[in-house]
Amino acid sequence: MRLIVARCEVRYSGRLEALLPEALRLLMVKSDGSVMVHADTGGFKPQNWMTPPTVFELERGGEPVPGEDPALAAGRTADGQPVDGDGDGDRAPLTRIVVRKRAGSTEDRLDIRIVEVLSDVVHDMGEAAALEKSGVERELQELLAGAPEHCGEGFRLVRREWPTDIGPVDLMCRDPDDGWVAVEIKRVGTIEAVEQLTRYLERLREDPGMGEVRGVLAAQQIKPQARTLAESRGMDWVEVDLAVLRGEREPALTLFDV
Amino acid sequence: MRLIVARCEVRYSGRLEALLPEALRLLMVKSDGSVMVHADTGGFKPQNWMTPPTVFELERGGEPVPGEDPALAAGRTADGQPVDGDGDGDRAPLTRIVVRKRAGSTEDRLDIRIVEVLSDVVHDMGEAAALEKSGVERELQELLAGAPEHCGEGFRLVRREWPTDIGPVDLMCRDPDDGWVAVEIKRVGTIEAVEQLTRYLERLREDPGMGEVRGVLAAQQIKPQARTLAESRGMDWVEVDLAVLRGEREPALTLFDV
DNA sequence: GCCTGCAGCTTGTGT
DNA sequence: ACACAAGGTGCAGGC
Repeated sequence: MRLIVARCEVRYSGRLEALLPEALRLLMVKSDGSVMVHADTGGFKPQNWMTPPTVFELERGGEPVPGEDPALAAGRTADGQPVDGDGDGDRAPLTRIVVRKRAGSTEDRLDIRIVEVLSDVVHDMGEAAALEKSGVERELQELLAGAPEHCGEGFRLVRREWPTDIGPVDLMCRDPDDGWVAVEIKRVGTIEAVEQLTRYLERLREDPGMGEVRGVLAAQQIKPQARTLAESRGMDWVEVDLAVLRGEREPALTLFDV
Repeated sequence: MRLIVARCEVRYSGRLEALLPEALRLLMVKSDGSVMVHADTGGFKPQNWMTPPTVFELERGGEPVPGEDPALAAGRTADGQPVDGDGDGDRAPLTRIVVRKRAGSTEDRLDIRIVEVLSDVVHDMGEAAALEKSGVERELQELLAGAPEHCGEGFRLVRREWPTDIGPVDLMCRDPDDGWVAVEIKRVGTIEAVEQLTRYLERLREDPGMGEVRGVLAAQQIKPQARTLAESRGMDWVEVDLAVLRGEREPALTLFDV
């Protein structure tokens, strides 16, 4: 994420035309290409913004700088350090950022004319923060945390959101033999979910204190391709019934209830 | 504006319960008391937030710090400088920020548990200039009010925002035969817009003094399904060109200009 | 202050 | 890709 505090004028053209007169603002550029222009007041909403996918054009000292992409700067700059070229380095100061986006027949365009850069820093935040769960997935996790035996016979919960450096494992459990089990929870279990669980297991198995770790994919619905892939990688999978977890229905009945 | 980059876990409780697992995030605190928690993906929307008015509670080194208000820090810290207490100063590191807000009978609460502060700076941005924008439904309505013939041949405006007990009709006009016409204006005409116009017409036709009332949906863009539904209900629809309304382009040209 | 309707809504979910 | 529905909607304008 790149954070630029600058005196700037911003023009948006697309669905409508908008002009922000010159003032001090925060320009936030996320690594997914999002751009937000925030004032120090005005609450929740940015004064201007652009959602991905975006294309950037930069100018330094009034001259175009091809190839410099603010959204990718995080990978090329020391973490938390000022970006070279904020006016006190050997490069010309940043004078313009144009953010463009294809929007059907027309084009959305955010034109940021920068008068003065007060700060320009980049932070590499990793990917862990990106994983946020939908309402159903979250409820599933809560219910399964309270009844981990639905993920596997005799499972006991050790911790929800077990942290790893590539993101949190939904549930970390122990099986009846005290073996570790990583449980990945999804509303719909796809191949992508199996891949995710695979990455977690790789990571966890590198920890010598953990030794063998089993993997279980738990979801309301698991696609046939995901079942096959999980089995071929030695993982278990289980389809869970939300109504049963909520105690609204008897587990046995579901066998004949579909 | 205070910008804190920190490894943190965030809990929200209010309308719902939400947990953001421990990860690196940006905490943005505006001087109006707004708080936003951003990951470096996920576009426009913060992962968590609180709109003003808010009350803050801070902890440093696990101990409460009464009286320190992040939203007001901008007035008490040198511009662009790190806030004292980020771990390398003489104060204990920031370990927790609780943002509270009265919300009716219950309370909204954002609980940010901070594991590590990577950066903590304050910028005084002064007063931000207001946004100037045009092109929204408002402008469409103004332009069409000034040139109602774009809604239908020979239309004369009777009044904008014609009041009914289920809401105002955007434009009420008379056609060349002095028949009433209700015009609903949207930027994008969807089925929902047709439904809305339908409700207005139902209401207006109950008025014996009005008699027959035609309906016209006018929008910059009208979805195919909306066109079909409008036609099947005997309403007219018209796509209007903002450039033409503004007089920037010749109406006739648009017939061949698409 | 409450309420209503718009928003460059944004975002998810199903078709 | 597109239509639909919900949002911790946020936000402004009218009463």
